[in-house]
Amino acid sequence: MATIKDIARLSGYSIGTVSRVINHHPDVSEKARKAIEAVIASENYKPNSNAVQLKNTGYSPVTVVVKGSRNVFFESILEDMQKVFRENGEEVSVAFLDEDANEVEAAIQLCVQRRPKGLIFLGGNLNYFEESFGKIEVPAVLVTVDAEEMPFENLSSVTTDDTKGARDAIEYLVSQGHERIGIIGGSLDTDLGQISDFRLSGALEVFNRQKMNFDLDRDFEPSKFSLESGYEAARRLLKKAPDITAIFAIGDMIALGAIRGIVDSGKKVPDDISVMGYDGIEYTRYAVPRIATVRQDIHELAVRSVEDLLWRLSYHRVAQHFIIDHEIIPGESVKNIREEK
Amino acid sequence: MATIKDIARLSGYSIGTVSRVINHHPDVSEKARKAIEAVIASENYKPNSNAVQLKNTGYSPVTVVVKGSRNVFFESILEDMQKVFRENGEEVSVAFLDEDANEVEAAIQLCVQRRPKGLIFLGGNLNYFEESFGKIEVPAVLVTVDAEEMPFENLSSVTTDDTKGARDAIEYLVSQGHERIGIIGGSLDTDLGQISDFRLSGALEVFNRQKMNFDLDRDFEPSKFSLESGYEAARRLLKKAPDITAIFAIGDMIALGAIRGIVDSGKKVPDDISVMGYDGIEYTRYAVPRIATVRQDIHELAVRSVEDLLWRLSYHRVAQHFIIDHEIIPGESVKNIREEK
DNA sequence: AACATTACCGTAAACGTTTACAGTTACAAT
DNA sequence: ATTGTAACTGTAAACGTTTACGGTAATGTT
Repeated sequence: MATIKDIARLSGYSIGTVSRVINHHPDVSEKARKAIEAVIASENYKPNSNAVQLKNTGYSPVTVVVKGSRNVFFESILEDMQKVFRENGEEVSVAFLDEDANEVEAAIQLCVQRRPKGLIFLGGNLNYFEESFGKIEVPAVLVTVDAEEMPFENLSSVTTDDTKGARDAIEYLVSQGHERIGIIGGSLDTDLGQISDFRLSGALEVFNRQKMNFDLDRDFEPSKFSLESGYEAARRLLKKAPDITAIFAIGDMIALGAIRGIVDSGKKVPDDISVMGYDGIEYTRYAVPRIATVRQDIHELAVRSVEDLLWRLSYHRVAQHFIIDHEIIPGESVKNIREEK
Repeated sequence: MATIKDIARLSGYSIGTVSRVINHHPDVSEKARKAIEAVIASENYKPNSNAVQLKNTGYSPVTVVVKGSRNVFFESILEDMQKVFRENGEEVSVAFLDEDANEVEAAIQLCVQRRPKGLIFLGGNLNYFEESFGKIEVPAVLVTVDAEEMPFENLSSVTTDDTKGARDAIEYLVSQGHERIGIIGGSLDTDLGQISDFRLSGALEVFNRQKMNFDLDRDFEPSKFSLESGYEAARRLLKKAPDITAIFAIGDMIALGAIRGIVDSGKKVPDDISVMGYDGIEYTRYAVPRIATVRQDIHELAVRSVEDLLWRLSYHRVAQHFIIDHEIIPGESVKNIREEK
């Protein structure tokens, strides 16, 4: 593997000049640049990034911290992010965490060890951020949870308005004539801090506002963002609240699991029970029945967050908070039962 | 951020001794070890991995090259792999590639730039390996495609027997009374080199052996490993070959897309058309109908490949080729039509 | 002709590690 | 007391870069 020394030797210039060519510094003659570039090309030379990072800043590439098993949702985000990083000549590394890990503590560990120059959190719990994000010094972006209220100068966020999205979802179900609606997802034993909490609270808002018949103990089942969890929750929910006509699952994976749970309970979707999801993963458009959902612009989520981070890295811009639009996608999984009555 | 120098200063020992403690070298007194470990703990010190890698070998962590958008299948593999790496104190980075990228050329680029100490290919095309893998010097593992026939000393492979899996799948369909079977997936214009080719050829074997009525032009549709592609292919296939009673989709994502395509063509699964998938992704167990598939032990695939690489890295073991078992999983998506006749 | 300026280039230190080597002790054996 | 040995520890070079600094040659200015 060629090093900068080889390039220097082969081109007849010093490593200093070679380095200047690589980094597009001005003080290089046209002649030298041409010659050195030729050697670089012919040797297929690329700077060793360990050395570059060690020298430059002591910092490694940006790390994306992926939390939770909402992977089917995140997987395409990751690809999009990679693409943007690559376009800007940046590398990325990825760290996967359990859904119930403390992502901030994990990131702190990661920082002392690898000194990433930036962090992107894919999913996260605001409570953990509140507790310990102060220890993190590098620029970071929290994706999918709004950090506007957090007092951190180095933390941007890119999210959709989950509370509103959930409100919209419930309102959509109501507009289709549903009055007894069950909810699957999230849990009640944490403070408001994660995506699931916001969605849940958005839904509850509508119930309260419209004075609808909704009892948390009866009409709600906690669930993780997984098929299995959605399946189990749906079965339990149907036992507890047999009169509901619709279920709002706060994630598409939950919705998919729930549909199977409903079927296994001997009911039909959407004839007996309508199901509404959240996230807008690709499969909702191919499922039988197609699943009504709250679609987030995943691509936009990815691009915004990476671009924000890169800008802040390069130009020391200040952290910002973006809200990406969402959109209610009707689907066969929700039946309009208004006219029936 | 503390460096080894700080630890040396704070503990009163030299950086040499500190380094020896970190790396568990023998020549250190119990007293020094205790003292230094105490300082390391109190400072929350971790060696800067750029420096370590630069010094040690010039090599960065193992990189996983993920090819193609069979992500729903790969996503859980990635997590499992990360886990094993982490258990062994190793880092990983991930590179995502398009389904039609040349993963070997991409890896070569990656090698000159980042000098990973090892590579794991998640998916790949043997033809590319044949052409250019010779240029890669680090130990590598090819996951999901058998590289037994390749003449490379530094390339292990961990796969299931895709040809046999496809044979088993077709035989299963036949055992359920299907005689006119269509196939979706892969393409015919490449040499035998990728997973899809092997599955396709396995299926064709059975047709030939059993002298079944199968015409490539009529009963086969190429497809990528994606929902959309599977959807389109199914629609085209049903037009061309309206008399088939079953479809073998060479990937579960394709199968899921195909089912929607079948439904949109006005037919029912499995009453009119049975569908069999391949891969065994989690969702096949929750879909309505549950999808019959060829299940691969994804966890085993992940663990084997990482462990093989780590062993070879540590003990200079020779490359090996593992075949992981597969298993036919019956499902509601395949109807037994034998008794009908 | 003398000097200043410009344009370019090389040198060497530094980033945070690891490790071969050399050095220092302490202690046992003579 | 001297020497040998074992057990430990410090020193310094090296990994592949970047960059401040200083140097040189060419050109411009007086």
